[in-house]
Amino acid sequence: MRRQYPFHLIEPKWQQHWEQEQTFKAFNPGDTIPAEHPFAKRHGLGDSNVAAPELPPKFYILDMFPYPSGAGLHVGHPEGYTATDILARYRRAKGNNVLHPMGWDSFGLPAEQYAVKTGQHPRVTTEANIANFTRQIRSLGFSYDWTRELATTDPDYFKWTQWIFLQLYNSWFNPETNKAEPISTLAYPEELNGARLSEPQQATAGVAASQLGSASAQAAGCGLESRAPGDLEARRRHFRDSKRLAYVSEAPVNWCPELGTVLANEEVIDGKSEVGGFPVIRKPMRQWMLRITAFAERLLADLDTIDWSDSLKEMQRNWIGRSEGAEVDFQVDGHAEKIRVFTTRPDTLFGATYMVLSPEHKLVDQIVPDEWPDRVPDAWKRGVPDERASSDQDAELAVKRAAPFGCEVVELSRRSLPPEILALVPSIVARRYRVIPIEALDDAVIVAIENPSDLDVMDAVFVSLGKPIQIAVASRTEIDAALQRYYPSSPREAIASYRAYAASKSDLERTELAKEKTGVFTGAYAINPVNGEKIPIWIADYVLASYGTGAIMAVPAHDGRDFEFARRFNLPIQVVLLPNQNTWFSDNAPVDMKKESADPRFLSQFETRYHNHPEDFQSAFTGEGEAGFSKNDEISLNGLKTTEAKAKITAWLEEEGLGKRTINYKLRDWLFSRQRYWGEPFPIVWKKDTAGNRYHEALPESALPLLPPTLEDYKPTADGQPPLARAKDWLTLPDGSTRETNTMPQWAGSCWYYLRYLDAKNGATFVGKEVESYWMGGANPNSEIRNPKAATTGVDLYVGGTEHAVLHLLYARFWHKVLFDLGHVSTAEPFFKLVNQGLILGEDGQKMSKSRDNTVNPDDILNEFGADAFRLYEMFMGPLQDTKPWNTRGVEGVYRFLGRVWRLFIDEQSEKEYELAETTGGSPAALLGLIKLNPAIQEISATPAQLKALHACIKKVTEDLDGMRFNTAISAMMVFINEAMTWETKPAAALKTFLQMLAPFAPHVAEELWDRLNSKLGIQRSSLTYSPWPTFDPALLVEDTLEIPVQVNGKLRDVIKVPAGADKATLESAALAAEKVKPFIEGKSVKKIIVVPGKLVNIVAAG
RNA sequence: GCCGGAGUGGCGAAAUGGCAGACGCAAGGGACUUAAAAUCCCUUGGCUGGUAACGGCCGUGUGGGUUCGAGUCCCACCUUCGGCACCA
Repeated sequence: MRRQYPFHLIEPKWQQHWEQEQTFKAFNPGDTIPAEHPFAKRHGLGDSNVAAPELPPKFYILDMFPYPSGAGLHVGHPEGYTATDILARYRRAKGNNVLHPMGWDSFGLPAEQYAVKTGQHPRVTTEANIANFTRQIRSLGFSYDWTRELATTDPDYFKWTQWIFLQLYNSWFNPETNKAEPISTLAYPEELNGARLSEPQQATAGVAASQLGSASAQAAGCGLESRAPGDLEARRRHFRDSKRLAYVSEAPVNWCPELGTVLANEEVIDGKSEVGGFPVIRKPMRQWMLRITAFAERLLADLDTIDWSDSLKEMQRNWIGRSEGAEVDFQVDGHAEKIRVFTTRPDTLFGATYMVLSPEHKLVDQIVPDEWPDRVPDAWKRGVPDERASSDQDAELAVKRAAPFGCEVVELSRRSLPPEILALVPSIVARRYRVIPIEALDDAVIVAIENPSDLDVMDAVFVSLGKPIQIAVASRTEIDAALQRYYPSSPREAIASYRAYAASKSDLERTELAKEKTGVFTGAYAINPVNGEKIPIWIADYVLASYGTGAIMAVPAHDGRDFEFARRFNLPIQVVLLPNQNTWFSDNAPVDMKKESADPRFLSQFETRYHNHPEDFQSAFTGEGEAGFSKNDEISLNGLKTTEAKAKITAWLEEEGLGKRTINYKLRDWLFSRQRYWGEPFPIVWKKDTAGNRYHEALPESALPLLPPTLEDYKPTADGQPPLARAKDWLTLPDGSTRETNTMPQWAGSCWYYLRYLDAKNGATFVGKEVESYWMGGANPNSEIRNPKAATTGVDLYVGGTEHAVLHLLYARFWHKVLFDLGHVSTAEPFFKLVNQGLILGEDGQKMSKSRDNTVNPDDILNEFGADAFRLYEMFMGPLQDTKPWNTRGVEGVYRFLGRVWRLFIDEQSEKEYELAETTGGSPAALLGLIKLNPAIQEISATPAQLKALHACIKKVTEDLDGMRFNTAISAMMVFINEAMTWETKPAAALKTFLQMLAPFAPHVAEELWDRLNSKLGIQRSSLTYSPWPTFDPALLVEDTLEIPVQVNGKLRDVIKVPAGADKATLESAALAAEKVKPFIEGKSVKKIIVVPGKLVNIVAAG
């Protein structure tokens, strides 16, 4: 495309100018502002220290800083950056002191992987990438204050990341104050105060704590699980360490073998690593954790005080996953132990017909009997599914083939065979029927198909490979022998094999196989505390060790998962809740529902008797309704609605000491260590106490920053230690202690960078107090935007992608709250307003990717159309938050618009001369000098029509900027330019005002034309950046006559011209008299006339 | 499965419950030009009547509803994108 205007000369010119003038430098309280700086001129400041109250209202506008990848900028980056830049420039014009910084989230895996391959230090790679990103971002003309640039990999920066880690390490969460406090305020329990030194330490939470799985144990405050330390000091240390916000835990973690590191829950998507998509398995390892769970309630509640999109808040809420319910203790039959379960539906307690523990649950081994109890169905003994593969078509074929032989076709609970047997049985049979192996022959196998309705009658099927199915009858002895081989002979055996099965599965496999529930009976029974019923205790991997208490009461009638499990193993189903308001149950219900419900067929009986909607009972009813069959001698829930029933039963449980109201969160503590090189080393050393137990200690602040050692080889060590363990000299300190070899995850640096920008060069502290309080607005009287609920702002506007909705934003909020509690920052929340920019797709509407070959390189766009057109297009595509496809033709459109703006201001003849001169060369300044202003621009006053066009534009652009509707602001400017092109004479003042509005969007061309206009007008060069934003005069927008649409029965029929301010009667008669209205009301009676003055008339006619 | 968001011309999109499609792209026609590019002007939701001027009907995912009036509000459904996913 032909060049529309000399952006290639203009853009570098103004970028240099801004650089030299330091136009966008933001001034802190206490800074000396040079008198010649345009900010000082605008606000009458300068040459002396300016205190916070004298500065204009602050506006902190922040981009999510990028990871400087080797691929360079993609077109998605400038979308958010342009939006924030436009608003930053707009705010400067409005008179704010604007902070608009940029930096680099530069720790990360790619540089390390490159180092592993090539031996090149990650810092070298990182710096090269930063240089490239800097070049690209600078060429877009963003108004960043580059004096505040930072990189998370700078020792001057990560010194303070390590320092904040020490704050976490040296703090605990006080549940009384609901705040983080210095660890020194943590009181030792009595037994550690020297009173009874000889007694062993007690578990903190009695029965419940002792039975918890390890993940829950962390939540309960039991950190490092090592041998009970002997002496008082060691025991005190152990106690303290178990309470710190940063603690060590030996817990099953997400281990990614391909990446050679562990990952946080948040970094695991569908059982695969978020980076690279590699499989992730569960593996117990010693890891650093951050106690984010202690802040769950505040992280949730404070969402109400910030201005984020509902969807984003919802994502955070879901991630935190608060649920209210109750913990209930179930006595194990014949044992001293109780098992505590968590449920959100205590109202269905009477419907609990069995209990499930997670396979890892600590009590399993204590309660399991040596022998199977009497009359345990075989199906309960073997819950491990065997591999098989088939299709429904095959199953149908099997049914057809079986039919001629008189084989009764019954769909049974699905059950499979050991692989070696299965190999001999056509999968079609195995898939469709419950098949029990009896005997394997050379080329065939004898199996039994079990009829669930009568276990004593079995048909045996002889399956001849590749031949039709034939029926044979096996003897009872043969069948019994086969069953003995197939089913575990003791509960311990069954549990061991099930645990082996569950542990061998990665999370991914577990999800994939989740179609059918698995589990095994432990042989033990529990007593349902409300009705004394003996219910079987199972283990199954659909119960997670890490949530709640790791154990559930199963209410199959009213929980989908329990229902599925109950059907699978033929467990009893007790209905205690109905979905409507009718009273279906009375206390004297005529049938023994429970007994009958053990048979699935009962449900149909139930339906005909009690309910007309069988569909509700083909699955569990999990909604709210009315309780029934829920009564004992002391309490009855019958007839109560769910909410009431919950309250009543919970109160009763608490009274009886059987349970208590509880709140649970899905949120887990943050796994904070990585086995990598390119991250912040932990400022931690390990020592040994007198008993030989290892313990950790923090390095003093004076030891920061702790730099990573230089390595030759960046791979993990042969024995699986992190790369840092290779640096033997670094590893061991003179006193014999050794350094922590894990590093922090990439999220660490991005948790607080917005604070460092405020005071990026401060060597004494992570951010100066006065500076922090001015910019974050906690105590800033000049803060313009106030948060009505929290009365603080923090960052006024934060823009970035949704990919950080739960990770970065949750972590950063967590750190901020800790810093707030410890008095280091002045707001409870870091980011007052947050906007997610939408994804930019390829031209084909697919997500951009190299493999699709639909990527757009920003450098190409810049070269062909210039930065201003690029910026303008990114904003013109559609609403910032929307996902939208890229279209290079669209860039041409806005580029043409800028060309029209240029030609409006420029003398075409002189531009031809310039074009000619350019072919022979010359300095940019000389070439630009050849271009003259359009002679049609004159110092004349604008006509009313011109003023109206201008002020309509001011109104629209201003309102749209306040609402971040950049696309429609741009279209308003296009409308103005289209009209201004037709003006014969062009009033200079009006065009100047237009340039002011254009400047935030297309700053280079606006500055160039502004400069030319000023010299034409004989005005001294003035800063466009700090020139005041125009205001519109509503009086100029008022029309003399209005065109009012006239509808008949809601359909547009005519448009009438009336004087502005015409009253209802005038409008009414004018409408009735309108030419095109007449035929539509002729012969009809006018029932009603709706008149909206200044808007519309609607005549309602009938007949 | 659960929770959010979104469905409007050939495309990106506009529209405090009040003239649907602003603005831009693409397309078609014209002017300028030796020609092309660029630029400027005109047309452009669908169907349809009229030689024409100028009209009519339909139209915002589907089906209902509220209203004088619905793209906008309510109910049900469909499609799609994003998030979560055995969290008891």
